[in-house]
Amino acid sequence: MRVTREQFRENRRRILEAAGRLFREKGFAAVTVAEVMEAAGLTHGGFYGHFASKEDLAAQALAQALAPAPQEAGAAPDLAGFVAAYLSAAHRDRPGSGCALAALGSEAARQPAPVRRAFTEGLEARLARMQEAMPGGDRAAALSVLSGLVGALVLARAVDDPALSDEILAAARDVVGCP
Amino acid sequence: MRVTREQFRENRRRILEAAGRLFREKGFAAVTVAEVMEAAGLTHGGFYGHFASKEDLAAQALAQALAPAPQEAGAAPDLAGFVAAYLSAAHRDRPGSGCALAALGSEAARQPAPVRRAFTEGLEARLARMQEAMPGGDRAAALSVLSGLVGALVLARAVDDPALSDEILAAARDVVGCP
DNA sequence: TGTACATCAGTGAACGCGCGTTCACTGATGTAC
DNA sequence: TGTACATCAGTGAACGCGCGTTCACTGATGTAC
Repeated sequence: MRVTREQFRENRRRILEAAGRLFREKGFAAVTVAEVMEAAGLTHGGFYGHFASKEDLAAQALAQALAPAPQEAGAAPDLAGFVAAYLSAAHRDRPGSGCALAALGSEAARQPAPVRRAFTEGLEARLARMQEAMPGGDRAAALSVLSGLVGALVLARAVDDPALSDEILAAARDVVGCP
Repeated sequence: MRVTREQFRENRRRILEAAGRLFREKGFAAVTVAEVMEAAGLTHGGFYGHFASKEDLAAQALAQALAPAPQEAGAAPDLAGFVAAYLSAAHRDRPGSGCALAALGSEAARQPAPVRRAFTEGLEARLARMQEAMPGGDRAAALSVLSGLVGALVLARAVDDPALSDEILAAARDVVGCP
């Protein structure tokens, strides 16, 4: 059942979108190719017409997940607002649409080269935007704030005590203005 | 080939030790039961005489990996020294013997209940020790410092650019005295 | 514009493979006397 | 202390199962005329 070229591109987009969400929700290892294809409304056999391997999909899905959303591409970065949103309970509770650095951070270190490349490029893009928002364009300050955000979100998600989880987010929120 | 009761306990200890190292190096999903048993000098079939399941092993190995080392149990916590060691290249490059919060953080959020429980208890123990070392015993400050440490280590490990990795560690080092 | 045919995106069954787990067996340990 | 036997930690083959990947096939699309 051949489809139009436009539909082909649309299917590819849907696969990447589903993969980006699933990888962030469940991690690279726990997501299967069949699961991604089903979430995209297709059957698993067609996967290799779009991507060379699961690893290839992971790299491309991560790159897309880390790319700045179109609506924020030109917007002036607002550090305080960004931090508040990043450390919100809503972000913590919806990893599938949230920051991939936090969702996949400790797993990314063990992935094959293309995946780590996408992670690094995504981090650099995010860093550049935060740097613009820092007083004096302080890159080191932007890096340490980013580390604090990612660490707080990782820990807030891992912990099984809701009160402690909220406390982690609140503590990071209070401190971020400091450096 | 039955072994002495003491040897049995020793074997169990070795399994937990190997598992703690391997899980931190490769993540929960990528480590196999057979691999752990081989690293402990045993064959895989005997595993279930020691643990109920791989999940059970993960929870117990994580608990042990996060428990404070005996030699630091009573020592006075030295915040600056701790931070320097935590953010060192040596710690980054040897996850197997390093902090399990950073090595397994984003994966821990998706693990079954006993694993998350062990993670939470380990974090609380680490937090309590850091709180003692904070001026005024400030718990929120200890939490945000811990978040910053974990986030920096996670990102420094995930990134594929050595210079950027060093930069992440350095930036976090410079900032930690602040709050 | 219509028609005939080549192309190829998607389907679903199948293939290897490795994993967690089970189990019959072995033989040294621990114990009852 | 010595002996006979029950116990049980460890072994290694085997079992299901699910995964990534392949492949023959289908039928709608795109194109040459």
